[in-house]
Amino acid sequence: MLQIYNSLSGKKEQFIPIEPGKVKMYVCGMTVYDYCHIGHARVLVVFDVINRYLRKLYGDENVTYVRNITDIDDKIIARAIENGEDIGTLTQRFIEAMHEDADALGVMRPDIEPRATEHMDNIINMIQTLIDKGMAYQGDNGDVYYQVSKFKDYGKLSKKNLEDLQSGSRVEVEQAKRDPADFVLWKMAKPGEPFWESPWGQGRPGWHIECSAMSRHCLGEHFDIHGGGLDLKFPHHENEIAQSEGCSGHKFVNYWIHNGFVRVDDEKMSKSLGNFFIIRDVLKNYAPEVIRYFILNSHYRSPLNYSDENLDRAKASLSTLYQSLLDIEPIDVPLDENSDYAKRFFQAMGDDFNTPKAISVLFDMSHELNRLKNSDKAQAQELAAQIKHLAHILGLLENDPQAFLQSGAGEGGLSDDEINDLIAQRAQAKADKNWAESDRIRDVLVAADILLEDTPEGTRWRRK
RNA sequence: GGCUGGAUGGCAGAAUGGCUAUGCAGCGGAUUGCAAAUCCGUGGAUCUCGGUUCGACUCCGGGUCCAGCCUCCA
Repeated sequence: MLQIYNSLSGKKEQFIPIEPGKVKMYVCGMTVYDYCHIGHARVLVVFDVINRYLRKLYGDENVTYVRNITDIDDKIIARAIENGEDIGTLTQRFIEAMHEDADALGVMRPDIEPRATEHMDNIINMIQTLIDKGMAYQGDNGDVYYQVSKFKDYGKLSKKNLEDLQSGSRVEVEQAKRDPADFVLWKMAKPGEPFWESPWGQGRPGWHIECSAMSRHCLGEHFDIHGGGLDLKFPHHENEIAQSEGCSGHKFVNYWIHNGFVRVDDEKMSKSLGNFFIIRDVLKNYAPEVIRYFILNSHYRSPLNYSDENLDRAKASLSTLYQSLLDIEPIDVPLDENSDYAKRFFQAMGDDFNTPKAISVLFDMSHELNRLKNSDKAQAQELAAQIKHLAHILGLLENDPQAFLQSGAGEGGLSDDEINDLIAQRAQAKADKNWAESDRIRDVLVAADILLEDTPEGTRWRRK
């Protein structure tokens, strides 16, 4: 049982795949001209969890997850010129960087990762079909436009209508367009710009048609789920619908999923506002799973406020979970899907991917594990295994507990050796019952954000 | 101006027509040389005004405030 909030209807709907037992999902990926920021991290992680959960329900081999790469675009061209760099070199560099960031965050690779430049034939064919059907035209400037008025359902996703769009238009209208709402499918190359040959002249595709062509090629004319950030709903996804349905004459996508924004000080994090944080910079101070936890601890459709305080809180919460897994070796058993915990977890996930609620189940398990550790070791090991199985669906608790708790050595901080050295000195002071000295050493460590725990087996430490 | 979504305890963040969210922080107790971790217990919230109802935070209507889209954006 899976309910998904469908942006198209504005309601939660039961998920029913087109082909029973198989799921096809397409998510709009990055335009590769710069490093990914936390807003991108949210899309990556949110749809990674959706992908993981779908695979859990339907089986790995029955889910096809496509996430595209936009590797030709005005911004890419501008950046390449700015850098005095070849476009292919630029995009390749940032594709690699994106993969590094995604891998670091524990994001599973999509099954297919199409690149716009590798689908020029499909793009051109699709544009030609639209022209043949009278839904697109070539303007006086040579550019090819989609004629929005020819698609009666235009606006059905974003709940806009053409009159509103026209009256609210904020940009100067391109003369070659018949209607201000028309959008470009094929753009003529200016001198010096990269181009592909086409029936309309040398040029490059518009952004929207790329996704229509790539999704059709990878998943067919009609598939189950299409996702992306909320900012793509209009015009990008609206235009995709117009193109794909205009071309095929039938429905394009059954379920549209949009994740909410990451905000900074109650404002959307974005390139244009300049208030963005790059994933790789944040990773210098926080473990990857802390970022994942931070993202998954709120519902994917809610706004998410980025701040150090919130990341610190995420780290403290995640540490609590890891703390319970310390000193307990999970046994090798499969997930028990009939346990109350698993049922609650799946119920939460099945209700429009309610990850915060699913995480709360993990905490309930963690508390029971702490109790069990002192009473029933065997049961504790079993429960630890179950926690890890469920957390794995969220991509959490994948590290060794001690390694996680001791991670985060920042620049200028104490090294592990220095810490162990101080702990040894303190152990001697403790043995001598020199409490003043042992407390002094502990204060030194605390000042360096190193927390100590004395256990019957000796002193343990972790980084705050 | 048009459209969309939101407003929950100190903070973060779920759920729900009557029944403990959860986490971080706080408080009391157990434990500890003292701490930490852990366990047991505990205080604290539903923007505002009306309406429907035996009962609403939850449903309906008005208001206020916030965010987003209408241009590139995850």
